[in-house]
Amino acid sequence: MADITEISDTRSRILDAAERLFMEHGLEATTLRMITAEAQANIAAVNYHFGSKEALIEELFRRRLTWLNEQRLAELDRLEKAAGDEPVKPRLIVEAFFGVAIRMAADTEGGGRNFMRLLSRTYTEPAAFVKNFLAEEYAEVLARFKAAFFKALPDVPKEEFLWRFHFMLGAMSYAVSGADAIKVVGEDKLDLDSDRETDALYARLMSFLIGGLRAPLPETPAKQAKKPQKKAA
Amino acid sequence: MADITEISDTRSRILDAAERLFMEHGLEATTLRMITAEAQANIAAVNYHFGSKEALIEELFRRRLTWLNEQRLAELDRLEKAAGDEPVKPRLIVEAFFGVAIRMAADTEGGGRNFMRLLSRTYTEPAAFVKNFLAEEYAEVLARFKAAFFKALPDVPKEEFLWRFHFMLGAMSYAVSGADAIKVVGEDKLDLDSDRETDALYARLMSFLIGGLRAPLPETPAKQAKKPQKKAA
DNA sequence: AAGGGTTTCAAACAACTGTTTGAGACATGA
DNA sequence: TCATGTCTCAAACAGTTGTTTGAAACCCTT
Repeated sequence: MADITEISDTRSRILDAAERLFMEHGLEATTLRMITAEAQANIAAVNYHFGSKEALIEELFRRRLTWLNEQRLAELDRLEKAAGDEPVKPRLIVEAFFGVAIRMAADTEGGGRNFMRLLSRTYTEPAAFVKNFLAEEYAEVLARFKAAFFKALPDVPKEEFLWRFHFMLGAMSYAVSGADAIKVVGEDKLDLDSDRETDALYARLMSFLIGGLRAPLPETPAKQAKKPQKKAA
Repeated sequence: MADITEISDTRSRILDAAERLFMEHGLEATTLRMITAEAQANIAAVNYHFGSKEALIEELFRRRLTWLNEQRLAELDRLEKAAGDEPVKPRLIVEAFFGVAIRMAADTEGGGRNFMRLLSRTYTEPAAFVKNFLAEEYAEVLARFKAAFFKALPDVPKEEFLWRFHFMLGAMSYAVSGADAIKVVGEDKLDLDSDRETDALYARLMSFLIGGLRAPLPETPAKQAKKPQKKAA
């Protein structure tokens, strides 16, 4: 009768509604009553289908995150196979990791955009169970990409690269939070929804990330004891 | 008797406790009872001294943010005076804006570090009153720095720069959230508390930011891929 | 038609939220 | 000493939170 994908209509309506509301109000500020109201379901449905609010959150992240990271790994596989024994070019690794995310953030109808913005904010979420869940969910893909980067950038100290990777994640996080947050910087709301703007954002972020990744290494700061002062007045 | 600065002991104890707890658990998840318990004050003290939880939050951000932005403006004044009619070099503007923040984040004893990490997370906070408050609080300093950047980077389209500024904020945000978040990327917890590590972080972030800011402009994506129209670099 | 497993529902649960109250403690100046 | 304004306190407030309950409705196979 029903599609196999459509296990439970209520279940996915709850997930969709929760995704939208979590991104709009945050995890804590979104109540189960708000979610079930928007999903046109009973309050008890959440605990029936998922067990608890925490479990709902984890399931919500899982269904998108596994797909996202599978895409990333597949892309990396492709690149490594094509490169043979040679290291993959850093730019291509960056595009594999961040490009998939940006492309997902471009999907406005399917909710991918909502999710990416939610995920970006959640990265710095203080709740312990979220932290642990994300760390576990990311473990494999991060290990693979780190290894690829190490191989591609033998001249960059590993610790230095880890920080730069961290910075890149921050830049991407703000990139996908996009139009809402940028009004703090620019007065005009930018239209992220159109395809053209998405392509522009992709190009902009990539330029910025590669520029940062390939920037000259800082002077080794272990030597100097005092804070770096202005060089010229 | 008491210092003039020490208007009310309870008042500042509450602010300090709130700052620490907000950063540890987030704005929503931190309750007034948690705050007053840590501050060894009565629950009613918050509403007596501040009026409401929202007012407490605003006051908490105000007391540090005004100082932070005053420092930034003073630094920019100094740079512009020294440069005369010439535009200030981009690197110096970046250091003025982000350097102050990183230095504040290095202050572990005075709570500056806690605050900067809290501020970084709050940037993408969905709560409307926080958004409006931050936008207002940042308006002047952002206008001044944007103008300085525009003058210093006449060849970079304004919209392009605004995005790069946005990306830079994201990188800094993740930089100061630091050791807790980086464990997602690197397995080793980095020691951000020592002076040496702070200097290293400063140098690392600056290299990355300048690298991203001065990266080659992306090929103009406004036109479709049909015509790879060359930009006037 | 009957049965059994799955899903929905209104209602209630205890615990917790920010806020208010009114009485009391405290300090200061006349 | 008394009066006055500032501050603290235990207690209660009304409202909301996530979760549970037990009965009803539904669906599908027998």
